[in-house]
Amino acid sequence: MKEKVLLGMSGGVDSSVSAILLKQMGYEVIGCTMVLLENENTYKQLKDAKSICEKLNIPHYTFQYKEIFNCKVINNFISQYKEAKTPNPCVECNKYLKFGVFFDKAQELGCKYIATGHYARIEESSKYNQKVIKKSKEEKKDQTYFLYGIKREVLNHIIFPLQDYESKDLVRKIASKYNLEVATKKDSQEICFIENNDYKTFLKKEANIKQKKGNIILAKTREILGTHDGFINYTIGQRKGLGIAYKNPLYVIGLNKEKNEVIVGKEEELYSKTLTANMLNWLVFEGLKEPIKCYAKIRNRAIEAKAIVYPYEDYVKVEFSEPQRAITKGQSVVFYDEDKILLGGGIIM
RNA sequence: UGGGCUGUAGCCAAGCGGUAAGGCACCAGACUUUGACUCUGGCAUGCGCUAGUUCGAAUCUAGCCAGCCCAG
Repeated sequence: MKEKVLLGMSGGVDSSVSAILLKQMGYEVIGCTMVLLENENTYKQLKDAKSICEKLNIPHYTFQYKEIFNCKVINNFISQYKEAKTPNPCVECNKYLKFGVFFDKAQELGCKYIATGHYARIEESSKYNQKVIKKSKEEKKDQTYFLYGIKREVLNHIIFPLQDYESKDLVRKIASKYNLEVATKKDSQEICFIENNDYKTFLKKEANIKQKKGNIILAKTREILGTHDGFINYTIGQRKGLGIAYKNPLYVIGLNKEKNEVIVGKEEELYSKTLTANMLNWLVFEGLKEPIKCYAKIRNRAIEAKAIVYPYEDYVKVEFSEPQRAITKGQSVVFYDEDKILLGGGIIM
C-alpha cells in the first residue's frame, strides 16, 4: 500500500513540481492549501493549487488557519516591532503553521509524511543517528535558515521533494514539461501578509501602532542629527530613509526604546563578534549542555561564520571568529555543523 | 552704519587656476520566501549675479545681490 503524503501547496511552481515528484516517487499525494489570509492573492493561490491537483489527479483540501496565523505570526510580528526588534515572520510561520498545525493535520488524516516545496535536504544521519535537515546543495536557494524552529520529532515525517532538484531552472522546466501554467510564475518574496511591500504602513494602519517622533543620534558624539517618526520604521543596518545630510553614509546601529532614539553611525560600527539568543530550538539534541563549535549565520543571505555557542539557562551566547555585520534583535541566528547539517537556532536578544 | 564670514544640484558638502568628488533624497533595474544590506544605471554644459585678468576661472580681481555673525 502506498504511503500517504500531505503536501502543502501554495500554488507556486515549487510546490506544484513537488506534487509531480512525490507521485513519481510512488506516494499517495494529498494536496492541500493553508488559507492564512483573507485577500485576493490567497484565493488566486488557492485556485491555482486546486487546478494543479485536478490536472495531476490528486485530491486537494483547504485548511483554514487564519486564526492561528494571525495569533502566532502577525501578532508576533507586531509586538516585536513594538519592542524595537525586527522579527522574521517566515521563521514563525514554518514553526507554527507549515510544520506545526499542518503536521498535526497530517497525523489526523493518517498521512505519515508532510511535504513542502522548500529547498532543503532531509536525510538519515549516522552521525546523529536520526533524520537531519541539511543545507541545499545549491546554497543560493537554500532555505534551511527558515526551518530551524521545526520540532525535532517532526523530522521523521518530512519530505522535501525538491532536495535533489536544486536548480530553480530545472524545477521550472519540469513544470513546463507537465504543462503547468505556474511554470513561469514569479518567485514569491516579501512578507505575505503585507501589501505593497510596505510594512511601515501596515504597522501604522493595521496594527495601529502609535509612533512618537524622536531624535536620531550620532553614536560617537551623541549629537542630534535629525528626527525620526518612530523607531518601528528602522532596523539595524538600515541606511535608507534617514534623511540626514552627512558627509559619509550613515547606518542605524541601535534603537533605544526607552529614550525613543535611533542611533546611527558609520558602517564599521555595525560589526560585532558576539550575540545572545533565546527561544532556542535544537534539531539534533534535546538541549545544549556544553559549548559547541559550529557555523552560525544571522540572516538568510549571510555566509555562515565559525562560532562557539555557550549555553546558559534559557539562552546562549555566540562568539564569532569574525565580526558580523548588523546583528539585529528579533532576527534569528541559525547553527550548522561542518557538514552543513542544521543544528538549531534561536532569536537574537 | 562699520568690521568679519559665507554663497557649488531639492538637502549636506569637497574642490582653492587646468576643464564639477562624495553623501542624503529621488527615479529605473538586479538580488531576496523576513526586515535590512548590497550591486548596476540615471540625477549641475554648470559653481549667487555681472564684468574683468588668463590659452584656460567654481577657483584670481572689481562691483552688485543675498544670508549669517560681531560691533553700534
